[in-house]
Amino acid sequence: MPELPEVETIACGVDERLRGDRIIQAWFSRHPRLFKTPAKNQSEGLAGRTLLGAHRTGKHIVCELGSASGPGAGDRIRRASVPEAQWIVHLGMTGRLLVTTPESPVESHTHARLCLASGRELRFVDPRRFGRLEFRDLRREAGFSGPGAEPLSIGPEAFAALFHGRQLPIKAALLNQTLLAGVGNIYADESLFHAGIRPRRQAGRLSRTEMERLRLALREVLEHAIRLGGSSVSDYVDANGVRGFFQLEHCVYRRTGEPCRRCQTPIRRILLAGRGTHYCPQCQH
DNA sequence: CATTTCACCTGGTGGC
DNA sequence: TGCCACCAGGTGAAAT
Repeated sequence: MPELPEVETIACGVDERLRGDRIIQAWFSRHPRLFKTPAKNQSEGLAGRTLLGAHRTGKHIVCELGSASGPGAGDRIRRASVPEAQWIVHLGMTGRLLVTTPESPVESHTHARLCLASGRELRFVDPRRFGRLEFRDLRREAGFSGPGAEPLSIGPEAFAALFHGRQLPIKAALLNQTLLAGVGNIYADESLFHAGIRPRRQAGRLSRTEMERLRLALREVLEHAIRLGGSSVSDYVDANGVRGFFQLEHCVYRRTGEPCRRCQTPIRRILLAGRGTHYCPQCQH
């Protein structure tokens, strides 16, 4: 479900609402594939820790956690401000993070329930179970960082270098998380439309001008989508249960046969890299 | 190594 | 209403 703008919205929501709260205990479902760190280790690792903050890296939500010392520890305030662990959430295709209370009915496909000192509960719900949950003890392992570049901050040279010499279609390159982190199917199609580039063009054969058009289009599309709270294609909601509105601005994604917003030509759909791919045959070359 | 395909899952939609 | 085929915001392993 979620790409960079949706993940950014959710991570910010979690940060604003839960920063400073403490995890009393954590419960997890019994679907081992969901857990990059075994569920038992996650429960033990999370219990008692303060949530110092949450942010996004690529499509991952990273929760920074303080020490697990109990409320009686004398130096807990100083120590609590230094991250000692991380809880890393990837939402996969259908994952959601919800802030609720223990009393609110537990939906089916709920895989994590974090009971918080404030009396609230943070839940992870994921019907298709493509999501991943991971715990890192920073005293024993490095903090999370994906290999891909951040599309919002990458400069012209580095962006062009990503695609140099590559023969795969530009859309496949945009989706490759080890090149750029956070771009998914919606924003790949939308940014290629705004840059006027066909999705099947070979990545390494784009002109310098086209590369720069694409870099700027990608950044503008992502920033615009973040301002609108992301795209709600089916049931996506942020941590407050609020839907995004960027789907109203989609120019090509899931608009097969509908008139292009710029030239009225019907939007075309093809299959590329196994994904539905949408473009305007008139505006994109 | 670079690139493509497919399995992993459940649920919604639309045709018959 | 039921059944079925097809589609879906993502990845990572296996095949080519």
